[in-house]
Amino acid sequence: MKAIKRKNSFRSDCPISSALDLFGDKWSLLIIRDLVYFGERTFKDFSNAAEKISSARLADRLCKLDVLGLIKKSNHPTNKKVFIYSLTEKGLDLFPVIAEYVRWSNKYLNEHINEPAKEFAQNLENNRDETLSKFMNR
Amino acid sequence: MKAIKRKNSFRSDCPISSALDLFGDKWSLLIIRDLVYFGERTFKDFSNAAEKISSARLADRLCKLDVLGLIKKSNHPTNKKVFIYSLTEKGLDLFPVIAEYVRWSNKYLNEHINEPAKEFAQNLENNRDETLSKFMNR
DNA sequence: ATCTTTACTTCCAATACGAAAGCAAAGATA
DNA sequence: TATCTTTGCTTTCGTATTGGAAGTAAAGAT
Repeated sequence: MKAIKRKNSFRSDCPISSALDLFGDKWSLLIIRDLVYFGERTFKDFSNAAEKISSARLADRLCKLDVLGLIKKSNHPTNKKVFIYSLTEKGLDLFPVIAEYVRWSNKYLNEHINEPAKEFAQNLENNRDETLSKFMNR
Repeated sequence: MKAIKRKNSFRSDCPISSALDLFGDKWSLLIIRDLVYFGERTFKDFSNAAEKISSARLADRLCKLDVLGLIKKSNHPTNKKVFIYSLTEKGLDLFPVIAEYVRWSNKYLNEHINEPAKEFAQNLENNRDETLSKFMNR
């Protein structure tokens, strides 16, 4: 329930380093990714993602992202032991960052990445604005 | 001269996690940032950046980025003890990723970031394509 | 009444990191 | 030519972060 303490000072007033100071770890953007793609996720859903985050790390990251206001936690409508995580606007607005990672990886890591991602990258290449808004307006 | 070993397997075939597996640490993108902005940098130049990377970490990251083909190392024209680092096309092509971090931070971390970055974010907002190509075509 | 599932927490060994000091080679200075 | 300084690292070491396995409490299912 509590994220382990982080030194909460920014390394500088650079927007890139500050963003990395907040969610520049190996997991945060993948949690955002799942939420962009699926809309809502439970703790277990995240645990089942291909990258196999440990439950300790997942709990910690969900807490941090919640504190940062990038995601929000709500109750399941019928099951009291399940919680639903979803994106805030602030979190959803990281989607363009994610999209650029996809574009880059599609270009330089092509043989390592899955088909759906390649299709998405192609759509991005063809019509960036439309592809982005398709995900961001829903 | 040698980067400490990294497990060189990707966590999954997701383009985002793969990109993060390669340069998803706290420093790599900041090195790329400096190179996008200044074109060329020496070890000492990087050391002098506001974020104060330690020399051990810097040496390690420069090596990794070189191995990944994101940057290249060359000799100084007259001074034999100085090396010049610059971006490859593959590295420069991370600029759109960086630009999206800037856009996001400008929107949500506004009070923490410096003026030049705000101006850049404004330009991006007004005319993304032109602003990007201004940096990428030179 | 008992078994299972969910969302965590706890613990610990391995890894990564930051800060400081050290170092060799090249260049500058006297 | 001898010494001082600069540059680009490497080494060391204490601390922080991470991954993996196991444990737990509460809720739900059987």
